[in-house]
Amino acid sequence: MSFSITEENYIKAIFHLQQGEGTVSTNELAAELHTKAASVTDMLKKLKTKKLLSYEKYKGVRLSGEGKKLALAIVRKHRLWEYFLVDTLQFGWDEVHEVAEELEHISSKKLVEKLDAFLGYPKFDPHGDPIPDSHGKMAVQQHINLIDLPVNKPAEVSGVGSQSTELLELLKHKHIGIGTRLEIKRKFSFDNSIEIKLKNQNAFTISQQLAQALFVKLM
Amino acid sequence: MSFSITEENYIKAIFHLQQGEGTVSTNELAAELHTKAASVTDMLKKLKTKKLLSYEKYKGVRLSGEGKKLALAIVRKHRLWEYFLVDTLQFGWDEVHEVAEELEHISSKKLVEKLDAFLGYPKFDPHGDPIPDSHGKMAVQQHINLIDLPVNKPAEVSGVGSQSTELLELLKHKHIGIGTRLEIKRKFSFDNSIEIKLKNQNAFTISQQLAQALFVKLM
DNA sequence: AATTATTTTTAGGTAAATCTAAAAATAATT
DNA sequence: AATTATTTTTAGATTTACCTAAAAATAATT
Ligand SMILES: [Mn+2]
Ligand SMILES: [Mn+2]
Ligand SMILES: [Mn+2]
Ligand SMILES: [Mn+2]
Repeated sequence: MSFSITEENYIKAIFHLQQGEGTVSTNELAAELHTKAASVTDMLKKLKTKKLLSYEKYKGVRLSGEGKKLALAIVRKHRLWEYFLVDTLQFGWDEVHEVAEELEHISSKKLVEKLDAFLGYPKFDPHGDPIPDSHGKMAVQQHINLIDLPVNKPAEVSGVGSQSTELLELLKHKHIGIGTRLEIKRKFSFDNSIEIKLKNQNAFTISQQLAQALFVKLM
Repeated sequence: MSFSITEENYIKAIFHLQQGEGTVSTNELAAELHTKAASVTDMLKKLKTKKLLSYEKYKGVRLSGEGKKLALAIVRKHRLWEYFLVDTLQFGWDEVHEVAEELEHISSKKLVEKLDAFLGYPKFDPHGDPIPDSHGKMAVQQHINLIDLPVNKPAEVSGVGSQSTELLELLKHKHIGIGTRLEIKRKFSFDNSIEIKLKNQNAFTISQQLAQALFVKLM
């Protein structure tokens, strides 16, 4: 069975929204996909008949086994292409997401496997997100939110919480990327801003919003 | 302005059919695109309002300057991706066309330019067809049809006349590819078959149909 | 030149994916 | 518990890209 680009985008969005137990609501999906709730309802009915998800009206939606499998295949392609764009073609890590949104829908199975082999079976994409292998398995990241990092504990940036151009542009300006070493010097409870110090640099303050968008692992 | 995948496929098909002077007919296009004449008429009206072509009813169609520019951009992407698949990912030259049919619609301009640079600005794709550069210029091939090659003139295969799996499978079996050196030993007028001899191999006979699907350049 | 065959266009309709507006169900407040 | 607010679904349209069948234009034969 094959699926349209639109259907694939719905499956991927549900996959990203259904963290853990809960069910995904129609409105959440509408927001994520920049569409209207009525359109989402239509598509959920259709994807249900294709057995990609379980859905009862007014009760929200969850992916089926088949749905998860498809979602992982799309995420795998997205992240492999991002890795290719940064590693092979020298794109900046902040300019690959949109391109990968298109490339993730290229259907050739053989292409994905050959690309993976060419890249050397990378485990993480340029934003620190794990790349599912050909069986859908991916490394579990034990990284924590920067906001929860204790003061004076050396850590390394390992992921970002969003792919927005705005965030990535800010990180570029502050010279923060995946792999950047830093530690927290102070936390200010007034606005939850924190003072961080990058390795071999002066300390500076970043906002709560920025700290929450960064993930780090202890060293 | 941006165009749908369907629109791009129409523009590319017209480009390939309008060799030289003539105008392209509705039926030719319908055959090429595996669709019906009525659908073609609908689309031609639409593409005319977008100024990609000139079209008067019952008179056939030709691309405008804008249309040619778009067609060359698509052909460029198609052939660069084919080169990438064969050269970088080790695909066989007979298995890349379908994949490139999808990849040619990826929109990022930057991606094309970076890919071109990564590949070393190749001039010809794996089937011997010239790759347009970023300005739409491409090398003129002075290759001739194998059927027109004089007897006992050493030549080198430089192109194929079709991308069909059937043809490429036959060529693979006969160990003929781009760059293969050969010469014609005899021509049989009964069925227009020709006897060819590959470098360092015994001679064998090939059909008129196969000879017409091969292009060679003299050495 | 008239007839016949072929090509091309028009007319009308379908399916996918979207939308707005109204109705129905569920959740939150008083 | 009743009212109000929010979420979600249905109803009905729209757009794109198709299709079939019939009409119109052009080309080929007699
Ligand atoms: Mn991404
Ligand atoms: Mn990513
Ligand atoms: Mn091709
Ligand atoms: Mn080619």
